[in-house]
Amino acid sequence: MASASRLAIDQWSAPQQVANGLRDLLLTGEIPPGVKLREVQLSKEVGVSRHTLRSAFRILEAEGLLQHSLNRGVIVPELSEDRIADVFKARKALEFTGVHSIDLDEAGRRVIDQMELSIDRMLSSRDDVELAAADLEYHSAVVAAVGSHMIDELYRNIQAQLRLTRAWAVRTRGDRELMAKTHEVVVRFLREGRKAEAASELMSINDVGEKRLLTAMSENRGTETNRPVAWPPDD
Amino acid sequence: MASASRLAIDQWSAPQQVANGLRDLLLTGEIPPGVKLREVQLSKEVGVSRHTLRSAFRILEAEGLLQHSLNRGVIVPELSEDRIADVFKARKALEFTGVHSIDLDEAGRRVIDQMELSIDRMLSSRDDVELAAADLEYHSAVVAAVGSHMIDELYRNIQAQLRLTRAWAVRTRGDRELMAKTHEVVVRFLREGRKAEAASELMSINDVGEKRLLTAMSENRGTETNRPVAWPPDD
DNA sequence: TCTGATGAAATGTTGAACATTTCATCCATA
DNA sequence: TATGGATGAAATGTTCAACATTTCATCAGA
Repeated sequence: MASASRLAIDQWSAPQQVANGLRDLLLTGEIPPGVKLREVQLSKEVGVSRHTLRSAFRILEAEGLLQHSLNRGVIVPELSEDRIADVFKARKALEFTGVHSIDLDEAGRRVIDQMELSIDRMLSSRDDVELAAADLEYHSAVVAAVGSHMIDELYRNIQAQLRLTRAWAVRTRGDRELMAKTHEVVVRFLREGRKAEAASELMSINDVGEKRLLTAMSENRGTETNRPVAWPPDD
Repeated sequence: MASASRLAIDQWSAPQQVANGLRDLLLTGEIPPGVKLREVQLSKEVGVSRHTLRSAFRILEAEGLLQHSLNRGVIVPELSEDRIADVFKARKALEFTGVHSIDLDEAGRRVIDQMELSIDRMLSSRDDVELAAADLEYHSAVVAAVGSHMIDELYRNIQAQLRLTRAWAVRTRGDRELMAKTHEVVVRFLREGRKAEAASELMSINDVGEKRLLTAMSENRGTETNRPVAWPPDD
């Protein structure tokens, strides 16, 4: 966006680049949960050495996007219900504290305006992907109100981990309007400075999301192979 | 504590072990901020290959205990005021949400009891190290009330990063009683279910801590060399 | 059916080599 | 004196090849 930021040259190491590429495949579901990533095979595929690939694994592991066991390699984690509960607790915790740090000063109003803008995007979204993006934008704005990079980073990781779930994409299918409406309620409360009510509303949005995700997952349960599968496939 | 947990054998990879060792040196201040860690020299010292050491670096980097620049190696980060502000914002955010998730049910009472117990430890502490440990225990208990591993982990990293500061140890010198008193106020509010007041009190404890840390740092400012120093020293 | 031996395959770790980058030093120039 | 490149040593980034150790599937035998 800003053309002057061309000065900020940041180079990417090979492991970083590989991690970026893999992250993409993971978040789009191209490499689904349960898959085992083999070093020799994959490193040949990607065109880097085994070390570089292992380095990339470490990066994604730190983000919670890969699961590593000693001598057993890495797999794409299949989120258990316990883990999902944990993730949502963390998500709610961050959003809770985010909402409560939105005051009615200038900074706070900027946050609220951004939330409103995200709601508009929800309504004008043309597919589930856009809808999910607007949703993410909204919730991220809330958390960003805390004003801490560390918090922002954790929240990004949380969101990324949720996207690993195959059911995540389907979660919000077909209720653009309802979604916008519930999210709008939070904004209205915030504009009146009623943080507690805003928070409570936001928490219930989360609870609904969690329940939907869990049911969506249990519906897909039959489709999934439970044993780790090799990647890349043999063709 | 539980003797049955001997079954849970977890093995440590070489990089993990090295990271553990280095973490210790970092948190005790034996390797102070500003120091540059050289791969060849240090790997020989530790007795592992360069690869393994680099792997260990990555682990500590993810914890915020080392700072890595491409082609420039790793250094022990010297926390800037901005960074300290960020860390404290994160810390406050987590403690805020922690306090608000302490209900007056059984789980909540357990948390409060733990906090009280930590206060006792503050009072009976014989040196600054014990005092700091009790303080950490208290605040950790608050955050643990959220019930999320991810949150707990972030909080651990936050605390670790603060300990990197040389001034951190000196921060609380000589006011055991005052410290216990202010922390006790939070507990009393919590026992009455007055979360908002408890939170506000806890936030101000944090603000005081931050201010003290900043002043302690600026007092030490003259002592420090600003340029990165090699590690290990030449002897 | 269960158990344990067996061996292939995968991961963990090392060492050496080479490419690239950084950094301090020195020198020429204004 | 200060500035601005060249220069080269040292450090990091990456690869390759090898070997140790562990896992895992298979299978023979009780």
